[in-house]
Amino acid sequence: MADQHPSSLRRALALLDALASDDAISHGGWGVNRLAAHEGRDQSQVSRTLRVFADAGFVERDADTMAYRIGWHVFALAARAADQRLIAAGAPILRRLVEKDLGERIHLSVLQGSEVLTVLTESPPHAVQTVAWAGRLVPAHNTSSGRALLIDLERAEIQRLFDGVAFGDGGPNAPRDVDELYERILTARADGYAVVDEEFEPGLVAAAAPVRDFRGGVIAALNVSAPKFRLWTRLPLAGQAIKSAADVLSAELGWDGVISGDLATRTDAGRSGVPA
Amino acid sequence: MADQHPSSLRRALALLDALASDDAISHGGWGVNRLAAHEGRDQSQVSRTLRVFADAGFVERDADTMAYRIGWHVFALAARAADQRLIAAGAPILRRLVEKDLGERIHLSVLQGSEVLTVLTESPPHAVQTVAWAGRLVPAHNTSSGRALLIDLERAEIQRLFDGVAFGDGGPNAPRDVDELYERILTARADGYAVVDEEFEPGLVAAAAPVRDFRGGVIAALNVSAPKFRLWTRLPLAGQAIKSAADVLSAELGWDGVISGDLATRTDAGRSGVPA
DNA sequence: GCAGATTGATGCGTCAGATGCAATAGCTAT
DNA sequence: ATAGCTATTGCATCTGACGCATCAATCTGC
Repeated sequence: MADQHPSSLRRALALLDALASDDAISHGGWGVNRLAAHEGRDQSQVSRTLRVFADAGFVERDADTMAYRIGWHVFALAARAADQRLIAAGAPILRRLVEKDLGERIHLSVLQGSEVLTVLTESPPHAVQTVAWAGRLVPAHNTSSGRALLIDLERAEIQRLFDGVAFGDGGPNAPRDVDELYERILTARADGYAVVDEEFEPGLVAAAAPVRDFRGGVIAALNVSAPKFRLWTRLPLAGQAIKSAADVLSAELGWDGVISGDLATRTDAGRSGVPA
Repeated sequence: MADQHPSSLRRALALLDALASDDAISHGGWGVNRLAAHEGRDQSQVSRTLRVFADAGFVERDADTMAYRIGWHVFALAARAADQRLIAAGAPILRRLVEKDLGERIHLSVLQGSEVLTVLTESPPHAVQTVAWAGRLVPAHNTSSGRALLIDLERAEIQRLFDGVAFGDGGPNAPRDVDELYERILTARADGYAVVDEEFEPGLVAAAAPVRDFRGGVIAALNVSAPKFRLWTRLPLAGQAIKSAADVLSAELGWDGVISGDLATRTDAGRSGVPA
C-alpha cells in the first residue's frame, strides 16, 4: 500500500532519472519535448520544472542543442551521499584484487531495496569495451553481490524484501522463489562468500563477499565476475580472495570481526513510514 | 533574472542541500525537526517531503536515529552521468586554456589499460598541421597525461599494469623501466602535475594534471604539449595553469578536494544494516 | 512510577502553485 | 512562403503543498 499521491516532487525527480537514462545520455541529453514525451507529461510543465532544476544547478542546459543534462549540483551531492570512507578505502582494494589476484573485473556494490547498486568498478587493463556498470542497478536475488548483501538476513526478512518482486528473468540457474534464494544464502553464509553460476546471465559466473562497518552490519559487497570458461575452475579460490579482501576493507571501516548479534535485523522504515 | 518563485520544488531541493552540509554529515544525518528548524519550515511538510525523497531513494533513513541523509540514488545519477559531464564540462575548459592561458594544444584523455586515450582536443588558431589526436592511443609511461593518470598508483600497481609492456620506444628521456617511471610519478605527485621533457618524442615537452570525479579517483587528465623551444621556459607555469584548470574541472565533477575519505568527524551512523 | 519535553507522523481547511490548454516565438528545411 | 519542429508563456482550473493542531512514541529528570 505504499503508493500515495503522485506528488509533484516525485514527478520532478522522475525527470532527473530520465536524464540519467542510457538513452538520454547517449544522445547528449534530452530536450524538453523529448522528456515530456518520455514521462507522459505536458511540455509546459517539464519546461517550468527544469527551469527550477537548472536554477538550482541540478541540471544544465547545452547552449547549442538546448538539451538538458545532469548538472554540477548532483555531483556535489553525490560526493557527500555515499559513505566516502567506503569509496576511498575500497578503490585501492579493488585495484589490488584485479591486478594481483584475479585479473578479472571487480565491483563494489551496495543494496538498494531489492536491487544492487554498483558503486565502484575496476577492470583489468586488457578489458575490451568496459561497460559502465557504476550507477547501474541489478537484481539482488540472482547476483553474487546481492547474495552477499543479504547474507545476514533471515528467511522472513528476505520474504518481506522480495515481496512483489518477480524472480522470473536472469540466467538458467537463477533461483525460482524465496525458498531457493534463502537456501543459497545459507550456503553463502556457511562459506563466507557467495557464488553464482549462470544465474544473472548465461555464461557468467561470479563470487562476492560482504563488507561490514564498525557496527558489524553489512554495508556493501565486493565481487568478481567473469565468463564461465575463464573463471569457473578457480572460482572457489576467487571466492576466498574476494572474502579476504572484503575482510580487509571491513577492518579499515572499523569492523572488529564480531557481528554484534542484534544488528542487521531491522528492515522496512523506507516504505510505509510507520509500521501499523 | 526572471521571477523568483519559492516553488515547492526549490524548497524540497534545499532540504537535500541541508543534508549535504558538513554539519548534517558530521552528525550522521539530520532528523525531521532539525531540518525543519534549519530551513525555517514546518515539521509536517519536511516530514512529508522527505518521505517522497526516501521512496525515490534520494535520501535514506538511519533505522536507529531516524536521521535522514543523502541516499545512494543521487550517487547512481552522478555515476551514470559522469562521462557525459566530463566531456561537456571539459570542452569549455580546454578552450579557455588555449585562448587565455597557454596558446598551445590542450588535450583531455583517459586511461585505457596501459595506454592513454585522448577524448578531447583543442588547438590554437595558428596551429598549422592539426593532427587529429582525438581517439588516438599513446603510451602512458612516457607521456605527461599518462603520468597524471597514474598519479595515485603505488609501485606494485604500476609494475603489474606495465607487465609485458615494452618501455623501449619514445624520446631520448623516456623512462627505461618501472623504477624510473615510478620515480617520476612520485615527482608528479609532489608537484600536483606531471612534466615530460622529450620522453614521448624528441623536441616535445608537456605538462599534465589529474582530473578527479566525485568519488575522488582519477578519471582523466588534462595536458598541454608543445615544441620544447616554445614551451620549455614557461613549462612550470604551464603546469600550474593545467593543474588549476584540472582542479576546476574536478570541482565540476563533484570533487570536494578530499582524496582519502578522512572526513572531519567519522560519519558515525555509517550505513544502516539494511535499507528497506 | 509519573510528568514534561522532544521526537516524528497525520487529519484537515486553506490557498499557493502545479497543471494543461492554447497561443507565441524561434528555428530549420523545403 | 509554408510546414514542422522546438521551447516558453499567459491564463483558468484545481491539485496538492502548506501550517496549525493533534497524536503516538521515545527520552528525559525526579
